[in-house]
Amino acid sequence: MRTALARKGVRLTRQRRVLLDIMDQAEQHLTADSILERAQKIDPRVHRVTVYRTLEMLKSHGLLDELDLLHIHGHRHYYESHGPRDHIHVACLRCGKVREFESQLYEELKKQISLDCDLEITITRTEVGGLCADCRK
Amino acid sequence: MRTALARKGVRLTRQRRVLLDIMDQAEQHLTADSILERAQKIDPRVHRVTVYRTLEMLKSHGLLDELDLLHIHGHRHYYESHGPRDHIHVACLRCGKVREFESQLYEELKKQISLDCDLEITITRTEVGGLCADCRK
DNA sequence: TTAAGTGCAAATATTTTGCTGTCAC
DNA sequence: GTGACAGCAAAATATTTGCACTTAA
Repeated sequence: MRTALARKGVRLTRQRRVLLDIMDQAEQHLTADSILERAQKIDPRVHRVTVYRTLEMLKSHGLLDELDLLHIHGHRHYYESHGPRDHIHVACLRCGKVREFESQLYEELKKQISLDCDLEITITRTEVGGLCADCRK
Repeated sequence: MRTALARKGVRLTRQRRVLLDIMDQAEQHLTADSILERAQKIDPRVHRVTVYRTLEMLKSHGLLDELDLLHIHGHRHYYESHGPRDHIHVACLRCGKVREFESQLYEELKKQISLDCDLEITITRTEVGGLCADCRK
């Protein structure tokens, strides 16, 4: 993400370095709160407000996706860095497990939307909820 | 929605009657706040808490969908009654216009997810954002 | 040097909860 | 009659803003 930001002329501060590393290395979806927590373990001087402002900045540059995972766990938001390919979030509403899913069909659907609605697509978000095999037993 | 609720043994109160009518007749996506506003025009005794509790109840019965429309306008949520068919919300990030889109491809995608992830799907939500033709000019 | 970025405190927005009284069935 | 529901006040949660100070480029 660093190089992408540098190209856009965004200043790389100490705080942003910490936050970018966290987002790049995240192995799961993080909330603003858990991002702050991780950041403060690395550098206690990172402020909560800076987390919000940085997330907002990354979102506006399309480097970060914001999810709410169908509000399984209340109304908080989750963040993940925007990888090269879009994926769908598939969640079990009972156990809360979330899985990522990619599909050629999804790519085609987006193409269809873009053509039919005459829209130049910049963000997409698909979240699917239901009962997983284990929870149906 | 009334008959659907009666079948489930949910009590029909004065307040719920008002709220159900509003949701049934809504020609657009409403926020909790605008639902309250409309309700109080009909019956000023409807309380904000009741709006939240009723929305929650309708959601849990699958009669209502909750959207956030990609947070175009901050972090509020939008509600719409769940029609017979799923649709995708397509929004322009500049002018804020939201359009609904149905597609056979979407139905196939859901089928694929259900099979591949072994998930019994109960909710789906797809939101697509970009620049519409007018805003690209 | 200087404009962009940060920290702090406080405000704002949104939703939830405990408790008591009320009403649909 | 009674258990589900509503109203109220207050708490909890989540996010944003104004302003003065700091720092990357």
